[in-house]
Amino acid sequence: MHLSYLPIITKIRVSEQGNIFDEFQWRGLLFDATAELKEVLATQRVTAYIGFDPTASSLHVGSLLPIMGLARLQRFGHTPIALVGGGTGLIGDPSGKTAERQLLNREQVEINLNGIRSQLAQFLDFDRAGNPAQIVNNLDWLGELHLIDFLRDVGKYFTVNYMLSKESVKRRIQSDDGISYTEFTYMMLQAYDFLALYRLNGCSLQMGGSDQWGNILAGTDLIRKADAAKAHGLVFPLVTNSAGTKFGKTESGTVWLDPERTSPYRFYQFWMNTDDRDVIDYLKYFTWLTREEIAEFEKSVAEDPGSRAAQKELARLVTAMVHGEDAFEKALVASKVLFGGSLGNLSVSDLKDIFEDVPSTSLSRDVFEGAGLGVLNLCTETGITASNGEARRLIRQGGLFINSDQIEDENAVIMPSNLIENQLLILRKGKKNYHLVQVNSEASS
RNA sequence: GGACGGGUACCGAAGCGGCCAAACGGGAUGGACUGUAAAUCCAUUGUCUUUCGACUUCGGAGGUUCGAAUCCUCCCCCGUCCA
Repeated sequence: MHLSYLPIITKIRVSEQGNIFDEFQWRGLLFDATAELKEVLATQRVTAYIGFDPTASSLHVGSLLPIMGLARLQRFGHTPIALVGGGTGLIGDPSGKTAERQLLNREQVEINLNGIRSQLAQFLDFDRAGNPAQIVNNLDWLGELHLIDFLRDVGKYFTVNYMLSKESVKRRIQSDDGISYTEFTYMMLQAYDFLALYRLNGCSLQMGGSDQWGNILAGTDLIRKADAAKAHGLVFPLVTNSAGTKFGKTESGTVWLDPERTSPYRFYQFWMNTDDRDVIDYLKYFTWLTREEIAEFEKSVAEDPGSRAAQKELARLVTAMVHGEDAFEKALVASKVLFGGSLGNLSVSDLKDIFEDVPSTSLSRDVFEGAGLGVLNLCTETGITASNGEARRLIRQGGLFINSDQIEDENAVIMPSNLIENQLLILRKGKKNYHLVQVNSEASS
């Protein structure tokens, strides 16, 4: 997808010194780990994997933490494997879910898989001498697994008692919706993945989000029982924010890594809006900044929070890492213009450029001819509000701006003469939500 | 298959013949204050029109009634226990 941007990621620091375990620890990435892991990581080069389920065609910012985990591991000389769950994705992981999930069909999983695979590829180095990264698909082994073999070779190592004691299962059993046999089995499949990778690649460490702890231990247990070998697990904390809402969600939904789904501008804005209380943690989690550099920002947040230096740096680094330096520059310029004051003396081409990533709608010029287009219609037409009633409310409360003029009359009409150079309208809802309307001479929306 | 409990707006959850477009909480949106932050406060939160009003909603389909989210019948779905 953005393979051309790879250099940005790698040029920052090519190789790291020291122990990845300590690195994880100071960054606050170590939520839990199996007992001997610290020792093992200090003395051996290991192969480790993280699984990514193809529940959507793109990863989102929440996945960034584990992805960076793999990348960090690689820089410390260990071998990362990103596993995409072509097989497990067909089943559905009950971990962290309070209700049974809708099964995805095979075509969708396939589509999702391809999207995710290319995103993962951005972050890993497949040519690194000594410890090149790999991406594998568990459908390769799960797809061929026969039920009888599975029950004999894998199922025999799991007591139902053991499975019932797992948090993910326990919670669902206590809930009103229960858990299907299908999802109940998920844990065994993931455990089998670990075993398969252990056998195929000598992979002895699985990492993941803290909700994966139970599944990961199921894997290390299976490896111990089936192959009498020692495997390890490490889980990252759940990324939280101090406002108590779910990390990675904004008013406009999930923040995806796919620029088609979440524009670089919005992506940049997401990080820019990080709470003061979270920003230092996020710098540790999501950037390659060193301990010393982060300490500087910590000081800055304490002494001069208004400048938001830490947020700016976080947004800059993460946006550039995911979308590339150019996309970051554009997002920055757009943000400066939008939050900097007047749009006054910018040309249409400037505006179009700035607004490239801002949500936009195309309307035909015809709708403005004659009596003009009512602002209420304009709002619903562009999707800035869901209904005329909502548009009315917005105007009444003084939250609608067109071309930086506040609209006070809900019956106001937009005439062709209101268009900027005959082709643009800039809508703003509240303080932060911009929407561009491009007016075409012929094509209707 | 049997017994019981349950399915209400974005979510949770009241309502159990009219005073119900449906309490309350959360979330969300707008505003004030700020730093594009947090906290706090105010407003809004079915659709259309906004002044009255009209229309569509309480798992689905019918029915009783002047009138139903509330009563009846059948059906679908979920849970718990029993087989």
